[in-house]
Amino acid sequence: MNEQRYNAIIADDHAIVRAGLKDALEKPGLIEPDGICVLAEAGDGLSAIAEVRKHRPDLLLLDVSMPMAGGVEVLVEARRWSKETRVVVLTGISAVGLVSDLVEAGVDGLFSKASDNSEFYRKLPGILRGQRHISEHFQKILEETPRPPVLTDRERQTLNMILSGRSNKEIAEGFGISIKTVDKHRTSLMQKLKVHSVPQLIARALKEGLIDPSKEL
Amino acid sequence: MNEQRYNAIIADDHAIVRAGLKDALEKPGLIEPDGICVLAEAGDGLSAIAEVRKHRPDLLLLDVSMPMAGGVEVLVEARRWSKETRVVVLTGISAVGLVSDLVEAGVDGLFSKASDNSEFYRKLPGILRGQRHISEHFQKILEETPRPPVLTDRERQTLNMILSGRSNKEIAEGFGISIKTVDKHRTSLMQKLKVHSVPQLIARALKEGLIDPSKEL
DNA sequence: TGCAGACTGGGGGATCTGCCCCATGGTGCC
DNA sequence: GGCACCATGGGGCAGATCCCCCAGTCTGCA
Repeated sequence: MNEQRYNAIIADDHAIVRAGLKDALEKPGLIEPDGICVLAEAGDGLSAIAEVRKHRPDLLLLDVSMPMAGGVEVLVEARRWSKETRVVVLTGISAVGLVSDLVEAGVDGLFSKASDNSEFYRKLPGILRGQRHISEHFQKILEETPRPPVLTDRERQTLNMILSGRSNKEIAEGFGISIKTVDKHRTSLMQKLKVHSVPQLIARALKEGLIDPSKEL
Repeated sequence: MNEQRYNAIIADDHAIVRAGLKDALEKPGLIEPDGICVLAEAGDGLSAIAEVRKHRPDLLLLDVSMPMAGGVEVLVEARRWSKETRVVVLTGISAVGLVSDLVEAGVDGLFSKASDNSEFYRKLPGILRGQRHISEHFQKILEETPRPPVLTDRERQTLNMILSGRSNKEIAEGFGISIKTVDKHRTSLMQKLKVHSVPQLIARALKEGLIDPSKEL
């Protein structure tokens, strides 16, 4: 079983988090008897993908909110280039949409940044050997929270335009379609999300994590 | 100079960040020759204040986005109970409003979570001995970014209502004033923020950090 | 082959917004 | 006292919204 040390890549936009994770992974006896070798670190989604392509590591430790590319995108891209890499996501966000997206995309491990680290330390060895573990915190969310409505492509695009402050007319010009069509998409959105105005739509979208709030900040 | 080891309290809502910071502070030679003694950790603003009252540490290492109470509130409360405690804030948010609030509240150190840790490690000893250091990244923001306009009380209240999805009519009913007055406040807000619609207003407010996005999530 | 669903587009109308006009009080400041 | 500023409230109006109605095309699926 111990024919070699496992190796890993850490991706998080905060240097302090990377340092903490690196320490924990490398420390002999904490997770693995000999520690886990950290091959590289990445501060944004694109370089995370690049590092995975280069090193094809046993493990990719991933944050969801990163510049350039976020959780799910990085996950599927990493899988494309390195099928054997186990992908474990650490996140501070508990929005249902994000969590279910990650689980459906086939993430191997999902842990909350807020909760205690011990669960993460305990489960990681099993994940490296092929098991899968979704933190109880997220399992509860997936069970309890009603699945948010499925948005079509155009609806999602429209929603993002609305969230960045565009009016119907501007969106119509941007997409090269009629105002009435944009109006239709917006109306469908509001029906699905059970709101009755743009301000409510925005408030709801932010709370549900239907869009990526990181890129705004 | 080395009559005793410095001690500190760490406040951050993410256990991994706390672990990383604890490691760095305690490691002899990295920041202090003998390391810094971590007296306690806190996962939210209220317990952070409680721990400061109990231990009156030399240093409070603080995150801005925490449950129960955020950066500036914790800072001023900590000062009230322990005037000698040096308060150093680590943040991932670069919104001008937040940064200038912290600086004006008299924070002793301000560093970005995203940037390299070495600056933090290098400057902390000086801060413990009475110096003050605002990361260049934030200094640049303070200089370059025009100070966001000063909002009146009613304007700020109105803004928060708008951001939580209320219409003019709902806000008027909530405040017990006329729709026209709400309209007036909203119009003033939009003039000050140089936008021309509620969606733009929300997008701008989120980007500028004029309001607290943490309580939404 | 049909059929559901997404995307497209238009008509119409009640309502709300965005922004101009106006006026009345209160407060703080020189 | 005058002046600036805030908060209050009203009239009015062009334009945008919210939400009905309608219909065509195209794609994927049973």
